[in-house]
Amino acid sequence: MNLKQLSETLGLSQTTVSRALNGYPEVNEETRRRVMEAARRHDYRPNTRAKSLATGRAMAIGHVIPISTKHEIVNPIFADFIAGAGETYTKMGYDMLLSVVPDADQARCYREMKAKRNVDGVILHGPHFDDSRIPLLTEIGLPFIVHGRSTNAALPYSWLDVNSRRAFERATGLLLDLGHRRIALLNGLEHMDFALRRRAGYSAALQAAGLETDPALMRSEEMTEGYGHRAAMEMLRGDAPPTAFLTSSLIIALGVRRAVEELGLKMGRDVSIVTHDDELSYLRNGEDIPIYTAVRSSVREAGRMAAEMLIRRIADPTLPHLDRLLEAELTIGQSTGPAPDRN
Amino acid sequence: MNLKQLSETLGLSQTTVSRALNGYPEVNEETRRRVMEAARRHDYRPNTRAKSLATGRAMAIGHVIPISTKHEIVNPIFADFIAGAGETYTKMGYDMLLSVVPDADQARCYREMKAKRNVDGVILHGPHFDDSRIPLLTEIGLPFIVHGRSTNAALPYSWLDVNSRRAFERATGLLLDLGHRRIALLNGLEHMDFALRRRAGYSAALQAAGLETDPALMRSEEMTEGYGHRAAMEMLRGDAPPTAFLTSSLIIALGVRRAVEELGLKMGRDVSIVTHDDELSYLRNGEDIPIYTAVRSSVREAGRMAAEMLIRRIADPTLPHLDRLLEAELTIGQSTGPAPDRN
DNA sequence: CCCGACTCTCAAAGCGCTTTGATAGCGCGC
DNA sequence: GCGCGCTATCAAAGCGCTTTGAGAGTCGGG
Repeated sequence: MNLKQLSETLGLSQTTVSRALNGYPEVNEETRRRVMEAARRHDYRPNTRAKSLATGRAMAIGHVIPISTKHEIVNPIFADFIAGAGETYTKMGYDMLLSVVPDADQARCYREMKAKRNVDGVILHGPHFDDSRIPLLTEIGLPFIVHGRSTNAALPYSWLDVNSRRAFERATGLLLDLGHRRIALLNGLEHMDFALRRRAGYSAALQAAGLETDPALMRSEEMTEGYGHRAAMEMLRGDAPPTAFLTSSLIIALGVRRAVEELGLKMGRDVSIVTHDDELSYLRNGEDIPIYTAVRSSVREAGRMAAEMLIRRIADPTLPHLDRLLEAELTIGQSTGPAPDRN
Repeated sequence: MNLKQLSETLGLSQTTVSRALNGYPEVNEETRRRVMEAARRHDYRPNTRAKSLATGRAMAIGHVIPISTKHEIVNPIFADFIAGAGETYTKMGYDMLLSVVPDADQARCYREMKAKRNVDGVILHGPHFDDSRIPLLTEIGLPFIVHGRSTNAALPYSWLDVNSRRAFERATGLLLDLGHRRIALLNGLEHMDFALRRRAGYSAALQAAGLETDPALMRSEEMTEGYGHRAAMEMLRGDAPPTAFLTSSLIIALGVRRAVEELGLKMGRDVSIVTHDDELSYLRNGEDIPIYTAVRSSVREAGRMAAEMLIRRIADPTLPHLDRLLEAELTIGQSTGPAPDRN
């Protein structure tokens, strides 16, 4: 059933039917009622392609998922972020377009999206310290919003981010208050902007306490369970082992815990762990009481909000840039305790 | 730059330019070269919307991600499956459209996709034993391929699945060979078809060994770490604890392991674990040597293959139904060992 | 009674592409 | 020299929608 057929059924012109359905005022209420009713009865939906060709709006948002050829990892937070964003899109009548592209082809992919006109805007994931995608998107004029920030960006842009620096400063502070002095940082890859901010927060807290950062206690890698395990093993077996770990993801913390237990130590007594927790739906930090002490922030919720901000920007591109800084919540779990006396 | 402008630049008609670009034979090779060259120079891409309006093909595949309002969980294998499928789509020039919808709205969502004509086909995720989406999609005439199977389906359909039954039969057999007699099954939700098949494999192996299944050793829940931990705790503390666990996902196995260690037991010695492993990129089963003994099957690869099958079906809908059964690979890790003597 | 204002509806153009059916130009054989 | 079969190109219709600009009808005020 298309518009033409529907209007013929009703004995009206396509114009009137279209107007009636799209809520234009110049249609008799009685007529509108009839049209709506008929549309419902025939389960009529306008052809998206035709509609967006006519209006010039694609009614779709793009997400580019880069596949790094090096480590072949799909960022596990995507699933939840996208679920959150998807909820907003569905509510607002937008579609979500996903492109999985090799890292190197990203620029081409964005240009193509613009030229093919199949999205009205994009969400930029995982920004780096100095992210070339920001000037690129600005240049080609595709509305976008960054999930995260890019410290070194020359141009203004819209973003939504968690206050990573503050979160890690507080987390480190908590461990210091518990008497820990040797605190290890198992960070994500430090070309990622969020990782740099986390490290900055960690360093700031140590410095405020009059402590030096120790390179032997700082790592930066792809966030996997194996990384957490390996790093913790090495550090705990070293001469001056840490008494606490600060990890950039729950998955890393899982690995640290495994190492701790393999060494016959007890988490929360011999070794404390604080982790960043993105509240992924399938990887909960305990069910009622949190297992790990964590700085938490819901990625799903971030997805919802980022999508809303983007749609607002698309609706009115002349709007000044939007930004939103979320604070992470610190929850105490069973993985932290006072520093053991080792003299 | 659109087709009209491009053809004006070249002093040719839109027809000729279109034909040249789309590889039709009735164009002079010299002309085609000129056209191609100009298109490249001006970075011309046909407007997707216009193109698909004209051709009737959307050049996009839909994926519906149901959000169960009960448990709010996003299936963690989506990320990897979609990454795999996305690779194929990108290669074949298709877009991927994702819809996140509440469980109850799925039917409406599929009908809408059909009516709005913005996808050429869909991939059906997580089929149930008797899945109503199969007759629905068949009825509305939207090409689809199921990732998994639906045992009770009345109609023929195309699918790609792992031989779950065989995998779990072999896994159970391995544990039996190691001397285990009390083997627990921590399955996924058993309205899911794959979970039923896994249970069938488990039961068959026990039966073949002359053993009875024990309801006290069988659980079926949403696959989380907490579930694995809780179930293992309860069972191991019971009167007749199992000496081995068979789990439906690596995440569950993580929880079982945590329980094992909390009870002061050692995995692989006191308690054996075999798990199904979907080879998720961010949740690796060990890095060089596998930690868990597992039946493995790459979800990413399944995504790639399912996408290919779907595109083939879309290209020729008269084709007979396609199906593909993948065998899981059994890899021995450190989580299994001979049954302890408990007399 | 006429005119302007207002309401409701319509025909048609346009969005950017593909595809059909037509045409111009050319060499070849009879 | 004419017609035939090719090749290379074109104009125009059509995909299903929105939107512009115009027209038909109604009503009330002067």
